[in-house]
Amino acid sequence: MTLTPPPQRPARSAGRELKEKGLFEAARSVFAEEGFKGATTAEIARRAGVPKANLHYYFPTKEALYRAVTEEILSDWLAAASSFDENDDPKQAISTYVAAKMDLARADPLGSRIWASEILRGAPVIKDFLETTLAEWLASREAIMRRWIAAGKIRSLEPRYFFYMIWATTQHYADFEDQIKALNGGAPLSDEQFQKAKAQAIDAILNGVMP
Amino acid sequence: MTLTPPPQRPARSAGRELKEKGLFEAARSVFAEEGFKGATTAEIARRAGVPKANLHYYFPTKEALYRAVTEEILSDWLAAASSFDENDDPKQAISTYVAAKMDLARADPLGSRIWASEILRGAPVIKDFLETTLAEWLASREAIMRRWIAAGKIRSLEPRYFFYMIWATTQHYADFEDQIKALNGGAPLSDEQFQKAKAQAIDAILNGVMP
DNA sequence: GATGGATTTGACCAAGCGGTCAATTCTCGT
DNA sequence: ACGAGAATTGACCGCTTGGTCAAATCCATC
Repeated sequence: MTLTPPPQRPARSAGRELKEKGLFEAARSVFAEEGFKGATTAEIARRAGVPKANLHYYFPTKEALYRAVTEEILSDWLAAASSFDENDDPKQAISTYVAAKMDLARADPLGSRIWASEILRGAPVIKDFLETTLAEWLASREAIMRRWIAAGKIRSLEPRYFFYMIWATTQHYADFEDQIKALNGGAPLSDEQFQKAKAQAIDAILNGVMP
Repeated sequence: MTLTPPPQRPARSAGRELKEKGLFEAARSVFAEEGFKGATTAEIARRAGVPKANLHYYFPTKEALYRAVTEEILSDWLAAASSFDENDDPKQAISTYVAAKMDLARADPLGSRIWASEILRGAPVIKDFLETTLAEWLASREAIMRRWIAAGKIRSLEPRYFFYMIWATTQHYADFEDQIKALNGGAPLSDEQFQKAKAQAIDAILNGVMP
């Protein structure tokens, strides 16, 4: 999550961690709103309440800060993905996974938006992750689903397009939040509305795959 | 699609149209890759093969060019949306609409990406469209779906979250094309793969809603 | 309270940005 | 062939950008 801190000194002071965290969160919000190119170090420093030169003391370059932010996002993504494995029953595994992805989109919309923005610009930073870790995750879960298909537990389909639908639907609530807001009279989805959307997403996805 | 050209002269020469088109297409590709803020007029001019000063002769500002690009995208979106109305049978209407959206994502991924990037940055330019035209379109189609629900033709659900799933799933193939490519061994989906994905999307969405 | 590294910050810089402008060239009706 | 408006473009401008730097300050240890 954090890269090597500027100089030596293995033991990190509490004050340092705090300041890094402040810059880190400010960077998340600016990157999510403006994308990598659109984000400015001046704006990140302003939101963190420190002079710009101080930002460059903790993170040598804008890209180093961006990489630190993306690393955390990938780690959160994998954590949510693990919920798919905790169940052997397709109905349970799928609904748990979709629920976890919906909750992640609700809890950390910024992370989802930074991911989306990174893909839109050609994924220069996370391309390696996509081609290795994510591809392996997908391949192994495709294998699981093919076993379910062979056992007649779910309908016959191409697993990867099924996952694309799950990712698209769940992340939509984070990435297109401003559009959803505009279509909801200007207000974000209330907790009740979101719970309804979540239940319906689980339901629709399950009905699309169960025999 | 095009704003008022620089000076007077109501009749437009063919050469002018051609050059505007070149700049317009170059702008689409740069805006799709870099977003509004990240795009530079110099890069747009470079791809169009004209000096930067010439770009500003045809489009006074970067924002004017961006607005011209977005207007065409909204018009394409509405054209695809009209396919929902040409059928009174839910199964036909929904599958036709999903097919149209999938085809649009395939034929014009740049448009979808510019839309996504515009939403991510808070939709400053198309907010008005979202709150008026799109909201009205959604409201009227929600009414249609509620009638289908009342008639027992489709399952009971909240229509707007159903549309979100359709938009998310179909646009995913344009917006996340680079991720899909990375998960496909580095190659974009072939026509056969895409047809399979399209058929499966229609199938899954239909199965999620039919009784 | 002296020392030395960690931290802070205003001032600064080269590069890139959107946009302007005046000088030039092209085009076409007469 | 010539005049006038359309189109072209190199040079330029003020501003913002990511990043640097040296001087100042803080602070734990002795």
